[in-house]
Amino acid sequence: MRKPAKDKQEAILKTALTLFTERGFFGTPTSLISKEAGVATGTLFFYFRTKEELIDTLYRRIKGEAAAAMCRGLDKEKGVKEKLHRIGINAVAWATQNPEKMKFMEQFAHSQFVSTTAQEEGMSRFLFLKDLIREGISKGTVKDLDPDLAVSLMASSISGVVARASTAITPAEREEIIGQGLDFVWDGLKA
Amino acid sequence: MRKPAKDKQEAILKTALTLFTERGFFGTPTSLISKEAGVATGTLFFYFRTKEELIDTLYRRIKGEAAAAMCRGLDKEKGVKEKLHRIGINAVAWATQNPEKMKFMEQFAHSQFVSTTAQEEGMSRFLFLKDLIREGISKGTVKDLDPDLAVSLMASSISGVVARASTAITPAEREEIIGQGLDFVWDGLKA
DNA sequence: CACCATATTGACTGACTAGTCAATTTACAG
DNA sequence: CTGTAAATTGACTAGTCAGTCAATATGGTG
Repeated sequence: MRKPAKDKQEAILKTALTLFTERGFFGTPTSLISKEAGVATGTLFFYFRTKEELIDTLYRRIKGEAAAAMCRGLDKEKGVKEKLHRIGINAVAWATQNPEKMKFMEQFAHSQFVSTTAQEEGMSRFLFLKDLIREGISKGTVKDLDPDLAVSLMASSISGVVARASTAITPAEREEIIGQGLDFVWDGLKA
Repeated sequence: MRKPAKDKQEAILKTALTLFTERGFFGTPTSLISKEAGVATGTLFFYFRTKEELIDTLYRRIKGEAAAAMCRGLDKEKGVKEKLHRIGINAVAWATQNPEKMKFMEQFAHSQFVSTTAQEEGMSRFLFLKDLIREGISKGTVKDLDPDLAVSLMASSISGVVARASTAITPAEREEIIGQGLDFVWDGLKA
């Protein structure tokens, strides 16, 4: 008989991600989560004291994953332009490879269900982006605009690119869309 | 002595907008809507057969309002650049003057609660934007990119600008942010 | 093997909710 | 007035849900 403890916790998180993105927070009963995850109702509340603690945990995890994915190979790049481009590539790649997690983040980023502390923690993971923008401005490669605005614009633009790319039919078309989208962002930012 | 008919329907819609943005769809009981609107539970279901029909009606209305606001004074502008700029100004102005409605649209644009027919109807109101982008491309003032992508990028960028502008302290700072945001969009789109 | 903390179960509870409906009120036309 | 159709009411129903808890199972340790 097997029981490497945390198995069920993982099953709950995985199932909750799917159901929350499909049906929303209030639209997903905890009873359905536990049923689909193959555990008893009590087990869910053994690992997560409340339903909110469950979505908070999910949010923190996914936000962390996304931030890590965006930084991949970043130290290989030299200039600010190249780094921003790499971040864009990484972000779009992560989003297209993890559509469920992307949808989850968009759906719950500004929602009431996620605690403010979890939201602030999530934001803080992307501070490196603001620093990079500042570096670009001081070096004269990036337009002199408000760094917070630049971060906000990058995030929303990437979301826009992904939205359009997800309706692309062929992989070639998708690549084309992504390329055009990243060009838009850079042309909007460059000095 | 009672009031003329449709008064209560308006009160219900207005209250529902506030509560839905504050608490979400499933987080807002119909009983609370009717209570806050000062009507009986039955009255709500007299005007809207279901809770979904209520949010659908709200969605259609607000989307229509937003589209109309964006077109204001559009025929006064000559070139594609000027028209796009005017649309940007209008969009940001409407969003900052109607924060509740803006939040509602962002929150429910891709949500399960709004019927797909209402969502499609909402999208169709913005087709003029795609035509304008096409015109710009054919005239050589706009970069040759996918028109759907351009629309998606404009919409998401404006959402990003509004998000950042809403945290501005002084009106002057807000104006500055908006100006920079619209420059970003145009520089990203121009040929 | 015996012990015990940890993990797991599912029936149960108290609170809440969307929507109904029979009764009542209002507005207004004739 | 009177008749009537639309508007309004709120108690009520049938169902749902988050979270509890006492009982049970598991797995590692000495």
